[in-house]
Amino acid sequence: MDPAPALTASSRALRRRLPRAFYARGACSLARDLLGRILVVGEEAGGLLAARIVEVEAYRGPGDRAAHSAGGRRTPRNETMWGEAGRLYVYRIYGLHHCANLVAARPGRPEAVLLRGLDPLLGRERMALRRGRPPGDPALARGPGNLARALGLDLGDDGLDLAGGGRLWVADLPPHRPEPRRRSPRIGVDYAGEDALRPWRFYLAGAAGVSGPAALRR
DNA sequence: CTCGCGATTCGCT
DNA sequence: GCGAATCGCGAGG
Repeated sequence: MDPAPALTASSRALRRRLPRAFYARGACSLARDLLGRILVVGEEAGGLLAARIVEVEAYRGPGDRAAHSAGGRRTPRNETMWGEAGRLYVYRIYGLHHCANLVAARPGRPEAVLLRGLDPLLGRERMALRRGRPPGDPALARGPGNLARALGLDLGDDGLDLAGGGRLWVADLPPHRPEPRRRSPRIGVDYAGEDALRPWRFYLAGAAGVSGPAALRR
């Protein structure tokens, strides 16, 4: 099954980006709606990378203890979360990986959606090169750290505007999700107490780019 | 200024 | 399943 028929034939469609209004809502709503949509990166040489979003997590404002904005925290690192919707929030984790989020909500609501898994559609070779893996690896963009590396995202991309002229955006195309949509608690947030149990992870069941233990990928 | 730790990944046991 | 890698953030003194 071809997950995105005719996409390779028409980069025109891929170049149309979703407007800021698409991002300006609660993180959970945005997260669900992002599933099955196409994330696009404009490469230096003018080519495009494209991948289908198959796993995301919602992080909600001050009341969510798992979020960087928990308790209303506003610091240099998470400043982008407090800015306008439709921007990219990138931070470094464990000193060696990066995580990429799409800023949601507004105004004054520091919410974001963490990108956790993609199925590569275009530019698989480029992603494989960045990852130091074979192009056939189904896990090229599986997991937030791997995803950021595959797309070449780092701290220099923090604040990038998806709805404006940034080099990354979500294509203005209908979502393609033949797989069932599922939800589960978020991964890696055990420190968040009761908020760790909130089912704010969303994924397409069985898609190749979904991360986590096998039980949480189906 | 010090110090604990993280929205992770990979390799080894 | 466990631990190392690796460093800036952010809370507290």
